[in-house]
Formats: sequence, structure tokens, C-alpha cells
Amino acid sequence: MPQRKIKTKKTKITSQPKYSFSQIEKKWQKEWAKNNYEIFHASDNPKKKHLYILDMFPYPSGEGLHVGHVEGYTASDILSRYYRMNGWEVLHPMGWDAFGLPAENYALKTKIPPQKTVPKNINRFREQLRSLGFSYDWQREINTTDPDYYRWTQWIFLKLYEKGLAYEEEVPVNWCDNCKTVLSNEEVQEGKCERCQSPVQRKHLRQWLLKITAYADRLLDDLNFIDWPERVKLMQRNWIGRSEGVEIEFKIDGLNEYLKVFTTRPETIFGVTYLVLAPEHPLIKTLVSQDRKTEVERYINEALNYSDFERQLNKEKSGIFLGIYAINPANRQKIPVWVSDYVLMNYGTGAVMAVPSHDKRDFEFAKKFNLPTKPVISPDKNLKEIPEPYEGEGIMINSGPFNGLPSKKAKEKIAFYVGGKKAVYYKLRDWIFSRQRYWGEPIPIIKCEKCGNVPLKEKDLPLKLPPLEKFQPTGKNESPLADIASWVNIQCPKCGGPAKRETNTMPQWAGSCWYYLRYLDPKNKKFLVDFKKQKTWLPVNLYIGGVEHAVLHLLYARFWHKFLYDLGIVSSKEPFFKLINQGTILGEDGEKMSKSRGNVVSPDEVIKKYGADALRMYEMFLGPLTSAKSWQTNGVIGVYRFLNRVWDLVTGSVLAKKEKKSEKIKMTKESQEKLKELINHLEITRQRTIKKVTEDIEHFRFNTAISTLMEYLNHLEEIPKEKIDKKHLETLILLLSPFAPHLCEELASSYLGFKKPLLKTKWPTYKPDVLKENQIVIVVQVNGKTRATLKVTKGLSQKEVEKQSLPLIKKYLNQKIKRIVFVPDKIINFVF
RNA sequence: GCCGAGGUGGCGGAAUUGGCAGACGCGUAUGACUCAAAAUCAUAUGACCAUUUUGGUCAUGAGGGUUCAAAUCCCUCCCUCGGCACCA
Repeated sequence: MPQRKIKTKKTKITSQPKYSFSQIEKKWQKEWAKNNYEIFHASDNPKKKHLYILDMFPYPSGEGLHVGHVEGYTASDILSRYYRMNGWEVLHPMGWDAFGLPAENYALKTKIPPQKTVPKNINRFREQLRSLGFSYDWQREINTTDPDYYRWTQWIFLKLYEKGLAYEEEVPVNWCDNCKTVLSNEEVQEGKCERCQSPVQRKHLRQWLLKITAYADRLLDDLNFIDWPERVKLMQRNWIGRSEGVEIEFKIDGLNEYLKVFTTRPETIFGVTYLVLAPEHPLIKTLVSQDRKTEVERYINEALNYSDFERQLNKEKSGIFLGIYAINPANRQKIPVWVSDYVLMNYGTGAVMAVPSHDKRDFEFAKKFNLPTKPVISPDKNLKEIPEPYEGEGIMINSGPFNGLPSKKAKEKIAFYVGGKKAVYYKLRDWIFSRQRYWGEPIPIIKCEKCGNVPLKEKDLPLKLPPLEKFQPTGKNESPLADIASWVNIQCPKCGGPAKRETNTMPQWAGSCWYYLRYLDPKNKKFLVDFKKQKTWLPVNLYIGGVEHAVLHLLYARFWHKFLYDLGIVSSKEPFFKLINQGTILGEDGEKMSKSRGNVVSPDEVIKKYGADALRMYEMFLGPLTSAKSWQTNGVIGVYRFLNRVWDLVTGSVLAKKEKKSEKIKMTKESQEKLKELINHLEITRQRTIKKVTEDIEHFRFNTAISTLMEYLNHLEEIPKEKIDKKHLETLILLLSPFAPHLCEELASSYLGFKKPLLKTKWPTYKPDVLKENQIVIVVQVNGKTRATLKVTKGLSQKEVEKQSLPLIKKYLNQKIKRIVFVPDKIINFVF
């Protein structure tokens, strides 16, 4: 890409003008917008070094941009600008995640169809992002609700279907009666709908599911190779919830039936005193004894009435005896079989061998129903009393031939002894993928009475979402699309008979599962992404966004990426190599910003009052990027003052030199000396500033980068303006430009005579040896307390330092010195 | 309950191979400019004690330990935030 010379009109400088941010910011935003933001375009040229810096694209809600968006987007913009100045080709795109409930609910509220409100919201978001000077490659803008985009979302679904990874099944689902749709497990938080907080109900419905469980191991293992915050990895690990154990069969006494249990602690089997089944267990009906049938049925009906959440809330154990016994394969003991809702059908085998002595839950249950307990692991050989329940490791007791073995060693032996088979279970469930709502991608499937599910042909994509007058959810377990007879009724492409379209739509997460790919090749009509292009850019080098997507978007996207990897469409195993979560910005009251609390800060207002550069700077200065912090409107003033002082310094200095004006200040000899020293020292300060700011940016420490720049400015301000060497002004502007691009661009082009835009100007460098100063300060301590400091030349010997420091601390030395600790060039400590 | 992150002035925060705690900024006070206010600039600003000055003591959630030296390392405990929550 050819470098463009700056052609903006230069401001005529006659007297020192005031910093008028709104004019300057508008001017540069207009300049950057030339040729569809050409200056921010990223080239695919394979000869360049490529870097992909990605933001989590926003949901264009009716409320507009939030200060939380600005935080992450500013951070990624600083990095994008910094790396461009260091010669990298940086891909920094933006788009819109516009399908889903919020847009639809907003449409319902305003009675305007989402087709009209969404573009309006997008326009507002786009304007807001541009008013912040973010350096996005706008020619790559994407929108998940654009048929040219979602044809490929549908295409991926068809591939999943083709490979057997998308299937329809009647399953127990989470139903939100307020949103009138099913939810995935990931969308349920503490038993409530992630979107509207209403309690989730249990329903049994036929739904589309994606077999994410087929990827459980890879999703888990590959976490080890990516540079993500530990807590996000941990959340995904916990969510996948892999546990290794064994399956063991227990024979039912007097019947030719077996109960299979899953356990991770087979070594405790001699301590099993009863078995428990989940209320949904299919064998209950066959096993229950005649005399207990009605009672058991009553209990099960009661238990099944509760949702999972209610079952978990009620921690008080409940249950009922089935009236039958099983044989413990370890010691042939007869043990009773119970039913209880503390055992879950959708994990393991739905049956548990209970070891009350070594499991807290079993212990509570046994206590409540007076069932026996039997310890089999002792924490210590000599211990007589074993605390119950004891869940740790120890020495086997009461375990026949295994007595005396360490429990860790006994594990495998006992598992083998009772005929256990190794098994692995996961907490992760398949992803319930259909929604009974209007505003989503239609699922490209046709339902034929004869042929069953018939996938659409690729050439028939995109299957467009038809416009609809009444897009209210029906609550009838189907999408409002079901009401459009002309759309629903169709000929079966296979047999030509009457058929209907699938009316459920995809969840809002579908579009965001692969959007980072489409940025690489947004206008490709033939395929979702060109193979060469994805090879150039993937995986994403840096992904910045909120932690709230840890087990939603980030898990789903990894799943789809791995699927596309298996299809040979992408060549990296993981989509996002490095992830950073920006901390939440709380309101001034320290609470989460929300309309109901009335503590929401609008970026627009801050920009109007202080400018975009000030807002960017402020959000970065507030604190470390990754930690939560509360907004302080007063704090914006600090960075605003700083920007004004930068303006005054640069314009003032340039003018002073031009007019050969010198500030006439009466100076004493002493202050003249001081000034001379200051100026002499300034080059070291400059080099240090470059080093610190560079390192801070690379380590995402934007708050301290800014304070370093403030310190540098403080130093420069101590010197008469006409005496400041131009290189200091240039360094200041270059280092500051990723943070406050508008101001810096204006000063560089109109005052400092830069010929090229700052993005095409090289980032300043420092010489490590200049940093090595000859004069250093040694701390003089007595008994570990600092009593004086000593300015000496570097590398001075202990003897010489002692000699020079002793007179300074004479009055503290009223006892004999026992010891002297000396750390060269750092500290000397006299101890008595 | 389990797991993770954290606790430093009036406030946001800085300082991590252990080496001058409080950088930078906000706020506050006083002064300059002004008829006045705002803005701006200058100086001061952890707490306490003492003072004409030099100064002294205490301080990084609490208590203990290691060390010449601890915000930083170790032990015990308290609190805040986030995640998971009968997953056998």
C-alpha cells in the first residue's frame, strides 16, 4: 500500500492557539475516513509480518455504546497503532453481532420490526466508534444478520448435520417462559435465564442439538496450548468437567438384574452400605418391590415436579427405600437399594454406590435414614477414631485382602478385583441449538412426512428469514415463523411430497462462532473464507473482551473452529491464541452500571465535554486493564489537563523558537546550575521514557505508560520552552499517539513538520547504554532504617561507601557496629 | 461448601529476583491572576508527636514468623469480589 502524504490544510500559526479538541478530532476523523479508511486497511501481502488484533464485536443494542466497550476497544486500538508503527501489518476489524433476543425484545417493545431497528442501532454504534478514532479496517465490516453472512452460518450447520454432529431429539430442556424459548445449559445461570433473570422451567421437547460432547477431550486438552487467563481456562475445564473412574455392576438379590454405577473412588467399595438411583432411573419400575410400589411412585412424581434448580436449592436429603437389595461384589454383602433426588440421571449411570464414611452427601443421607456407615480408609495407621465423612487418602482398613495398602495403590487393584471397567464422564452436555424465536438464522432443514429431515441444498442458501408482521413469540414451543404458511409449506426436495420447513431458529451465539474468519475474506461469494487468507492471519494473536463469555461464546467458537479444522477449512487448532479480559467498569457508586441504578456513564457526553482523546486516555489511566474499577467523573479532568499541557508545551515551544522569544526570568546562579543539570539529564529521561512506555504497552500496562508520559511532561515543563530540543517534543508525541491519536496527529503535522501520518512513522527507539548512568544513589541505613542517601559514582567499593556514609549517620551510632551489609550500588546497612 | 482473584493515604492507583512505601492523577488547603467566580498557574498534602529549626514514632486487612532489611517470602485468621455448586 502506497504511503500517503498528509494533505490537510496546515493551521497558520501566528499566536499560540487554544487546544480545541472537538475541531481537531473532527478534522482527523475526516482525514482518516478518506478512501474508505484506507490508512487502516490491512494487507494480505505474505511478505509482511502479520498480526490479528480482535475485539469482541458488540451487540448493537438500542442503548448505544457503553464505557465498558470503550475500555476494551481503546486497549486494542492502542496496540494496533503501536504495532503498525513498529512495522507490522495489523488486522483490526469490527462488525455487528445483531441476531438474538435483545434486538427482538427491543423490536417488540417499540413495535418496529428488527429489520428496521437493527440497521439504525448499527449506524449509531458505527458513528460512536468512529468518533473515538478507533483504527478499524472498515472495508471488512460484517453483520451477522446479513444474508450474505448467515448463508455461511447455515452452511456450517449443514456440514454439522452431514457429519452427524447436528441431530434432533426429545430431551429435557431449560425453558424460559418470559423469553418463550428453550435455552442451552450455558445460558442458564443459577437456575435463571441469562438474559431476563426469570426462573428456568423443565420441559421435554424435541430439539436440535449440536454434539459438542464429541469434542470434549480436545476442548479440554487444547486449553494447555493457548495463552488465556487461568480463570477462564479453569471455568472451561470445570464446565467440561471430565472425570475418570470405573463402572461397576451390582447384582440385584434374587433377580437376574444388574445395576451399573459409576465411581471415581472404587477403592472405597468395601465401605458401600447402600445403592441410590436417580428418580428418573429406567430400572426402578422393574425393580421396585410390590409392597412399596405406590409409595415409591409418589416420591418419584414429587421429585420430578421440581426443576433441577429447585432440586439443588433443597439441600435437605430426601429419598425412599425400593424394598430390594443388591450384592456388593467386593464382599457379597446384601445392601439396600434406595431412590433419591440427590442422584442425577444425566450424569454417570444415574446410579451411585453410597459410601457414607467417605462421602459427605452419602453421609448426610445415611444419617437422615439411619443407614449404617463403614470406614475403609484411615488417614493414619494409629488413628482409632476416623472423622466422618473422611474424603482424603490414607491406609485401607475393613477391606479384606487389601487391608494395610495405601488407598492410592489400592484404587486400581480393587477396581480390577470387582470387575470394574474404566469409564470417563463429562459434565458437558450437547448444545441445545434451536430457539422458538423469530430473530435468528432459520435452520436450513425441511421436514417431510415420508423422508424425515431433509437438509437444504447448498445452492439454495441463504435461506432468508422472511419479513413478518407479528414476530411475537407464541409460547407454543415453536417459532412465530410457523404462522407463515406460504413460507413453511414446501415440496420435499427428495420425494416431491408435501413438507414443512423447520421453523425454529438458531441461537444468538451461532453467528459469533465464526465471525473472526469472515473478516479475513468478507466479500468472498464462493466460500466462507479463502484458505490462504486464513493461513496468513490465524490464529487471532490477541482477543480482547469481557469475561462474561467464558463458557458461552468462547466455548462455542472453539467447538466450531475445531470442526472447521477437521473439515480442512482452517489450519489452526485454536481460533484465539491470546485472550485478555478487560475488567468491568463500575459506576461511581462501585456498583455495576445499570439503568435502574441510574449510574450509567455515556461515552457521548464525555466526548462532548472533554473529547475522545481524553476519554480514551482516562479509561486507560483508571487502573490496570484487567481489574474491575469504578468510574470517577472527576478523574477525566486529570487527563484532560494533561492533554492541554501537552498542547501548550508543543505549540508554545515551536512558537517561542520561531519568534526567538525567550522567557525572561531572573535566575539566581543556583537555579541556573539546576537548570543546566536538568537539561543535561534530559536525554537520559527521554530514553528511559521510551523504554518504559514501550514495555508497558507490550505488557498491557497502559495506566503506568500514561503516568510515565505525565512524568516526562513534568520534566519538560521545568525548562524554558525555547530551550527544549525538538526531539523531546517528537518523542512525546510519538509515544502518546496510540493513546491520543487526534491531538498527536495535529501537533505532528501542523507544528512539528511531520510529513507522514503517525501510523506510518517509526516508533522511537532507545539505546540501552545511554540508560547506564554514572551517578547513582545509595541508601544508607542504620539497623534497617533509612537515615541518609548518598550520591556516588557507580561501582564504588564498600570501603569507600562506608567512609563517605559514616559522617552522615554519626549521631545514630551510639553503639558498636556489629555488622555491615553492603549491596553494591544499592544499599549499605550498619547493624548494631 | 469448593475453586480463583484481591485487600496499600480522603479517593483511583504505583512499587514484586526482598533494598528509600505512597510514583502518576483526583480531591483538599494556601497563595498568584481576577471587581468576583470559573479556568489556569505555584506551593503543601499518609497518620500521630514534638518543634524556632534539625527531628521522632507508627503505618501496606489482623496476628505471628524468617531476615541486616518484608506491601513483597512462610504460617494462622478475617473481609471483599468472581466462578462453580448434590457431577458420585
